[in-house]
Amino acid sequence: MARPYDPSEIEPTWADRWEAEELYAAGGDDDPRPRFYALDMFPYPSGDLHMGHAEAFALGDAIPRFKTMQGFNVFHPIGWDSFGLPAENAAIRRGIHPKEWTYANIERQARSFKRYGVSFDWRTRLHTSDPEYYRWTQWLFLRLYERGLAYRKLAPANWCPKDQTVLANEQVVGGACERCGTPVVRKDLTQWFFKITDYAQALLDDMSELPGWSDRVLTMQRNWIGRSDGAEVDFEIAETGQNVTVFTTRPDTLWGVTFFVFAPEHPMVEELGRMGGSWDQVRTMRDSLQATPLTAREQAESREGILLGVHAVNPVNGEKVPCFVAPYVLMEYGTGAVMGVPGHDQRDFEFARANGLPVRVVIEPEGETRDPDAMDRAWDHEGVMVNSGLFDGTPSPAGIGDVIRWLESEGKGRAAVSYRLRDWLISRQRYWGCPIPIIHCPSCGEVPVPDDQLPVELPEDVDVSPTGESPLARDEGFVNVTCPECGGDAKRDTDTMDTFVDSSWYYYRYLSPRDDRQPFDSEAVRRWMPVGQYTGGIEHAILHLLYSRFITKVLNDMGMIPFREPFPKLLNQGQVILGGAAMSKSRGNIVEPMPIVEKYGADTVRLTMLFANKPEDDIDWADVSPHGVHDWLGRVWRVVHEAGERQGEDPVELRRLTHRTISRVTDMYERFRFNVIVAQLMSLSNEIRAVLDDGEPARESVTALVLMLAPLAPFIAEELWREALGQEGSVHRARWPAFDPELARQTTVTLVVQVDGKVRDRIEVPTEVSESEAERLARSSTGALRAIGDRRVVRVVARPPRLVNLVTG
RNA sequence: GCCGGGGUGGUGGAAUCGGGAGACACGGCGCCCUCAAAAGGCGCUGGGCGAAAGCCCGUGCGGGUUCGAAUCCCGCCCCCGGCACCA
Repeated sequence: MARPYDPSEIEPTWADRWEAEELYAAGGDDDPRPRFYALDMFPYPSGDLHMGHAEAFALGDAIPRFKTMQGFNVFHPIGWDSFGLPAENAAIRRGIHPKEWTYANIERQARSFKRYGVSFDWRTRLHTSDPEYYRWTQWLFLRLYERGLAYRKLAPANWCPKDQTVLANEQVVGGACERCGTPVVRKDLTQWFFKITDYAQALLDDMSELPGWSDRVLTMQRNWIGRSDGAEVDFEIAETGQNVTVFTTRPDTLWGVTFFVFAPEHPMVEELGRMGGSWDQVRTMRDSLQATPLTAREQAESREGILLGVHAVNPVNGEKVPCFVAPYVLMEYGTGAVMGVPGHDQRDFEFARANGLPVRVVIEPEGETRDPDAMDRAWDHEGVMVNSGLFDGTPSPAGIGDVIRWLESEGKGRAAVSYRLRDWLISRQRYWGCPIPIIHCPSCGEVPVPDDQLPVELPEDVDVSPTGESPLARDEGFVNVTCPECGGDAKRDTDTMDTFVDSSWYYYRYLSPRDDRQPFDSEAVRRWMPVGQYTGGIEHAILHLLYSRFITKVLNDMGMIPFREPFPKLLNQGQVILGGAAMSKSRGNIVEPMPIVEKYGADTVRLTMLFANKPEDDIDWADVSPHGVHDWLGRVWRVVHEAGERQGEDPVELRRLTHRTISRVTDMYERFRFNVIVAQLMSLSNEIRAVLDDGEPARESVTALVLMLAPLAPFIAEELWREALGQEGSVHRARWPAFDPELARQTTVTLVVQVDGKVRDRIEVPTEVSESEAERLARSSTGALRAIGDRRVVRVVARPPRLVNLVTG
């Protein structure tokens, strides 16, 4: 009788042995196996591992383990995204240094990962907060700077009053700071930006190279980039003859323009307001908007406007319409000025009604007539152009292109594209981040730090309490330098970079993390990349993935890498929630994985996650229980031990089932259907139990069972492989089981007999039963005879060997 | 409003192609083992009718195509994610 299944005994033992043996180290350059780069989104060290990690790394570990068994030379690295605000805030709260807090958490997570048994190649471990890493983040910044892709400008910024820092648009969620939930306000600062907008179209176009991405993530990125097709149209200010351009997606409605609106920040409004006598009012509006948070303004639905006192000339018909200044027009999108078409745009309609402006109908539904005075909202659907000169009668969708071509021929406008995507604001006025390698010299201006002076090291002895300027600005020794160009007194830039810069290139560095001559080894990148499979949370669907795609395109343009997409295949696992809600400290509903690992074992926690549902779906911890899979592992433990002691060949029916299971499970691994794999293995183990109870051997089957289980439950598989089955070497280096197609093939199947489409009988038939034989068997089955009664069969649909449908008259 | 995904038992979920709906589990009920409990094992478990054989209904709702629809088409309803004064 074997000892009972005790994960707390076997798991730590194997974890130590695997580490000592470097079992999961990738093969070297001379390894003949095909290479596979399995990448998990690297963790942020904000404490110990949480439930999300337990799920992510159960999935993210199953893939490289399966690939290794399939004969690939797998590289599965680990590192930490270790700069950033949470570390700094936690450090301030506890009165310790961010570095101390961060690295203590890293060590804690590293220990937990080892206890969880994740198959990392620890040799290439990296931390983005190590100088040997961020030196090359600075190098990357300088390359972008040289290419004009990193620049500084005064910009209205989202400012978190609590964290005392600027936030990217992406970090403002519902008007509040993504990190701490404080409402964001507006502040004008000189900020560093990366010019991701230069790549807006490439980021859209290259989505065709992402076959392994879900529609969900592709849609999120597409929405974020927000391409709109339309036209630029040139209007003229009647009083001055100045040109002013608008962007519109509806050039077919140009004949419906009854007013014209500038954004309050538009550069022309001061001059035009002074001329029209409205400047005092406009300035007041500007000032009040300056004090309003950006997000609050975006959510306002005011239709107030100030009459500027000048007129715009509609280029299609020469009409003069009044110009307004109104906050509903945004300077940041399009050209900062719009044509007002109240008949066909709901916002313009509301503005016209609020300001007593006429509504003109220029698109009508086919065969209908619209009375502008009777309209209670704009008609923004398709229709036929009316009151539009020579375009009358044109269907509006065709009219868009027709009008653009006409505008181009008349020199009054042109086709144009507008994107929602803005440049990436990377400046942070905080301490715990990568210093920006720029020196500001009174005589030379912005001077990049020469490559041979990198890294610009983050000083350690700094007061990190937030005041609104970077803590680095208070460190005289850091700030004061000599200018690398003229040798005069100069000052360092004191901002640090958004941590998304750090994480936009770490997967290149993994291949040569200690290289002190270059950011990454292009040869190694060529050999191993693009990444074979990227795994991580849906919360990174936009930011991290978009930035990584952008940086990859820049590196490609620099000739450093041969591809334009870093992650052709992406798996986004769902969240682990509790009782229908996200786990959070404020709700006090956090379940910690490591105590459950201690109680039931890592294998049980992994299987609980994998068996719950498909990887992309959220797991509600309230719906699942580790008990079930834990008990099953106990049954697996016993059947393998029992079968390991018996001699002889497995009964043929069990062999058939085993080979069929191998065939199915292999396919399911390729498709990440881990929940179905577990179900299949449960069925197989149930059948093995029955065979053993009949006193028959099952060694071949339990061997296959252990191999197929190994990527999902690595500890028990290893123990059973070596101890119960007496195999040489690790199960994790063993070859994936092959199946005999002849055995895997079903020899008999259940023929479903239908009468008029309803199941009336089931018969076991040989797989290769002929159509006529199937029909004969079906017709003579008792169930069919009873159902047919005295009716006549007028038609037979035979799909041997699975189904025969007898259709009666 | 626009874009994307989804809706299957008490619960989590199965069901490559248009061909057995509910695999595998959780939970529940009953039984075996046991002094007892735990652990383990066995059986039943979508709804309705029926003693049973079996019959009827059933994959959000309503239509349609088909010998046959969870799956395809049309029209709705609801849920989730993204974008949104974006012109």
